[in-house]
Amino acid sequence: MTKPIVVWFRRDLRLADHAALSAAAAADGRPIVSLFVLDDDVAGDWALGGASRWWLHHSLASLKKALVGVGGDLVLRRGKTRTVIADVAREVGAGDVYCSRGYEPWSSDQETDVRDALAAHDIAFKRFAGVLLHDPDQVTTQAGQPFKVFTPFWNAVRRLEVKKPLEAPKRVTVPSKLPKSDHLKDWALLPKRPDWAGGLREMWVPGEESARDLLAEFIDDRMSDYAEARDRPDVEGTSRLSPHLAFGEISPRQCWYAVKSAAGRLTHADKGAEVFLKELTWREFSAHLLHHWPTLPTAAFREEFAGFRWRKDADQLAAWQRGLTGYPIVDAGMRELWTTGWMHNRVRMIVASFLIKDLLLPWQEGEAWFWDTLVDADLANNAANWQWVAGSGADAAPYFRIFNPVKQGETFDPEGAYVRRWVPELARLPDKSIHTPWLAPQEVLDAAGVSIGDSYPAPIVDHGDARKRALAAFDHIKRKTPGKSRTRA
DNA sequence: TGAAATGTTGGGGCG
DNA sequence: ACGCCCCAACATTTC
Repeated sequence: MTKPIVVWFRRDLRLADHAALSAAAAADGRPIVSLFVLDDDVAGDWALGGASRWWLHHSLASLKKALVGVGGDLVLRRGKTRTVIADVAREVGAGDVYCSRGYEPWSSDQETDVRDALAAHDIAFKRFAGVLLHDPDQVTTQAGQPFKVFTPFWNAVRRLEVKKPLEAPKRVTVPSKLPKSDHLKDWALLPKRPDWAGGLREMWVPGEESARDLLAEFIDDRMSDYAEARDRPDVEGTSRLSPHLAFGEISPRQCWYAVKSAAGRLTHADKGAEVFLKELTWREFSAHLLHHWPTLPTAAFREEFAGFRWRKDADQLAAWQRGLTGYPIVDAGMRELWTTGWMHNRVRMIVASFLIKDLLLPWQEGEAWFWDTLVDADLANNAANWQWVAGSGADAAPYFRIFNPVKQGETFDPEGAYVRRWVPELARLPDKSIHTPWLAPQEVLDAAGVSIGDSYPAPIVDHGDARKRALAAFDHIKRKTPGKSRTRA
C-alpha cells in the first residue's frame, strides 16, 4: 500500500488542524501530492473577486513554503476541477484523493463530480470536516429542522463539544516524481496596471503563520476588551482574522478552542471570549443557512420581499462605492474597504444600511461590490449579512431599523479619528463638525480648508427625508408572525 | 447589533 | 410658601 494520496486543497490553506492532510500523513509511508486547482468556471457569478485573488496568490505561496518546510510540496493546476484532479491522480498512480468538504451551493455537485471521475479509475475519494465547527446537517432544532433564528442556534452550538485541534504533520513525503505544476505568477492573480494592492500589502500578511500570530495576539491583548472595543472603528478592537478564516488558513475550531481555553485561564476575559465565540457562531450560522438555502446569495429569504421595487441609480451607487456620499462615516468605511480590502464590522452595517435604506438600492449591489473588494469575501457571510441589514433575511433586522449615519458616527467614532484617517480632506475639522461637515459654519469650514460641494460632497440624500421614504417604501412588508421577536440577540 | 416620536417625571426658576 | 411652567432626563411606543 504505497500508492500516493492526493490532498486536494480548497478553502483550507493550512497544515494545522487539517483532517484530510493529517489522515494522509498518518497513512503509513504513503507519499502525498498536495494539489490546488484554480477552476474559473465552477462558481458562476461568484468567481473570485479581485481582492480575494490577491489574497489567494499570497496564501498559496505561503502554503507552498510551509509544505516544502515539512518535506512536501504544492502542485498548482488550472482547469476544470474533475478533469484536473482525475488527471493528477492517474498521473501519480494515486489510490485515494482526500479533501475538506465544502458547503457552497456548488460544492456538493462538484464533489460528486470528482468522486465519479475518480471512481472510473478505481481511485477512492474521501471528504473530511474542517471548514466549519459543526456539520450543518447535524445541528438541528428539536423538530429536526435547520435553525432559522440565531439565538436558539447559539444556545445549541455553545454547548457542543469542540475537539482539540490537530497538530500540523511534522513530516510529509512526496512521490519520487511530482506532477508538473503551474507557476503561481502565471495565474495572474495579482493586479497589474493599475496596481491597486498597495494598501493590501501594507495591511495584511496572508498565510497560516500570520493567522496563528493574530489569534495569539488577540487573546493576549484584545480579548478582554473585545465586548466593547469591537464596536469602535477608531480603535484596534477586532481580531482581523476574517480573511484568514475565509481562506482556511486557520480553522474555526482552532479559534474556538484557543479562545475558550484562554477564557478559563485569564481573569476578566470571559465576557470578551463569549462575545468572540458568538461572532464565530454568526459565521457558522451563515454557512448553515447557505447550506440549507443555496439561493441565499441572490434571492430574498423572506418571500414578502420578492417583489420589492428597489431604485436604480447608477450615480448614487457609484458615489457609495467610491466613498463620496457626503456622510463622513459612510465614506470612511467605503474608502477603508477600497484601500485595505477590509472594513470594520460596525461600519459595514452603517454603509449597508445607507445603501439599502437611505438610497433604496438593491442589497445585491452591495453584496457584489463587497464580493469584489473584500479580502475576507465569503459567500455565506456576505449573503446572510446583506440580507440581515435589508430585513429580508432569515433572522434579520426589522425593516424599520434605519441607521442614522451621523448618530452612528458620533457614537462609535466620537473624536472622528476613523473619519480623519480615511477621509483626509476633512481631517482639520473640529470634532463637533467631523460627522456633519455640511452643517459647519462657513468660518469653521474655511479654517479647515473644506469646501462643501467642492473638496468634499454635500450629502447625496437628506437622511431625514430618506428615512421617511424608506419607511413608506417598506410599509407594505409586514411580519407574518408579529407576536414573536425576530430580532437578533 | 436603531432612532424618532411621544409620554412621564421631577427639579428649579419665578411670580 | 405655593402653584405654575419649563424643560431636561428618562421611559415607552412606534416606525
